[in-house]
Formats: sequence, structure tokens, C-alpha cells
Amino acid sequence: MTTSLGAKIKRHRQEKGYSLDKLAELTDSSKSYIWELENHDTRKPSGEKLTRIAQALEVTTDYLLDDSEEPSDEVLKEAFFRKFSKLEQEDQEKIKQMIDLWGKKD
Amino acid sequence: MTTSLGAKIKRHRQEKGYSLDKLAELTDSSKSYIWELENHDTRKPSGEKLTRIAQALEVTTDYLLDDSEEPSDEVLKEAFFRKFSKLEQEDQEKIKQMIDLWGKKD
DNA sequence: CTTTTTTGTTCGGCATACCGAACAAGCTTC
DNA sequence: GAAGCTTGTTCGGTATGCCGAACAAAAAAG
Repeated sequence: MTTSLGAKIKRHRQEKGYSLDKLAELTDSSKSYIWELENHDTRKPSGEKLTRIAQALEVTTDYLLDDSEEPSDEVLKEAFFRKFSKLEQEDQEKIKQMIDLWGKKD
Repeated sequence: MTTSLGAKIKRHRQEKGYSLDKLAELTDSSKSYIWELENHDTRKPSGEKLTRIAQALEVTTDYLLDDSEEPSDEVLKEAFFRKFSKLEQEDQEKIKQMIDLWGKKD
């Protein structure tokens, strides 16, 4: 049961309640192109577009490209981590400390 | 200190001792295109090409695309991740929310 | 209902991703 | 030196990524 790139984009976009326009805006794309991606499986977006879309939908590029994979916890976690990487160093440190703290409680 | 996509490909290709031809073969590309990627920073490879290249060079697509990241960060990611995954679901959610919040400030 | 706003769809066209093949510039080995 | 490899470079062409803007459908407001 293969799930195409287009179907994945559509599913995650709708799960997030985004219109074509909204997702286009979030990814610096045109809504017509987003529509083409969803409905014509022949399209091969550039790495840049793909990462923008993956970020907006909070999944990984690898997940989007792989025809068979289901959105597992791993995928969501990785997408989450990408956000973390974008934070300022200082804030990253705070989060790390928190994780250390929580990790020790029982 | 930004490192462009082209520079990264070239560096990792040479570190692995691959010729243009060899990398092209590994990624189902033409060597002329690989050369263009390395030497013309205007190029924006498709998601498919990008993942093939990332696989051949044993790096991540995110690393290739992000202008600032250093390869050693990859190791840090994994360590951070392992800790995070050990937290209880509830605590993971809290961390997520915090990251979302901090990510939005500018 | 009619009008307005939001959403999805189609289409023509410019820019560029990507290729094959030819050309150059090193090498080795004779 | 020349002949033969192996690398890197250039270039013309085709396919397609991606856009804007117009059109259609549906939903919300009046």
C-alpha cells in the first residue's frame, strides 16, 4: 500500500486545517503549485520546497519522499528536533537542562 | 561562516575519494550535473536527487541544505534525541510547547 | 434567494533542473 | 615525444519546476 507524495501532503495539510493558500504562504509557494503537488504525482519538488513543506507539516523530508512509510513517532520527533535546532543557543541550553531534570524524576 | 551546498558536496565527495563520475553513478545523475551543483551555487536540486546525494555521501539532506550547520552537529542531535525519547509522553508535550513558543519570538 | 468571501482548479509561460556528448587537462606507461 | 586513461569543464537542448492570474465551486453573510 504505497502512499504517494501528493497524498501525504494533502492528508497532513488537511489534518492541520490549512487551505492551499495557507500552506502556500507558509512555504513561499503558489497555491497552484501546491495543488499540482497534491494531484499530479509526477511532480518532483526541489529540495528547498520539500523542506519548507516538511517543516510546515511537521514531518521529515525523508518521510515525504519514501513511498511506503507511515508517519511514525520517529518521524514526528525528528521534525520536532529540527525546530529545536533553530532556537538560539541559549534557549537550547535551557531545554536541555529541563530534559535532564525531568529525566531524573520518578 | 556559511558553507554552501556546492562546497559541501565537493568536500564530502573528495573525502570519500569519489570522482565526479563515481558520484554521478551512485546517484543516478550525470557528472556534468554534479559538477554544476558543486560549482554553480544557483542550482536547486530536486528532493530526489538531494536524498540520493545525501545517502551516497552519508550525510543528511537537512545538513546539505542548511547553510550554517557543521557535520559534527549530527552526532549531538542523536544524543539529544535519545534523552528526549526517554521522557514520559506528558513531559515531551511540555517541551514541545516550549520550543514552539520560543521559536516564535524574534 | 443574491452577494461576498473563501477554497479549489486550470492554463500559458518563463526559468531552470538535468542530460548527453564533445572538449580539455591532467596523469601514467611506452 | 605519442597513446591511452581518468578526471574535470563547457554547452545546447529538452523537460519540468514553479508562478500569476483567471476561472469554478462552495460556503458564509447579507
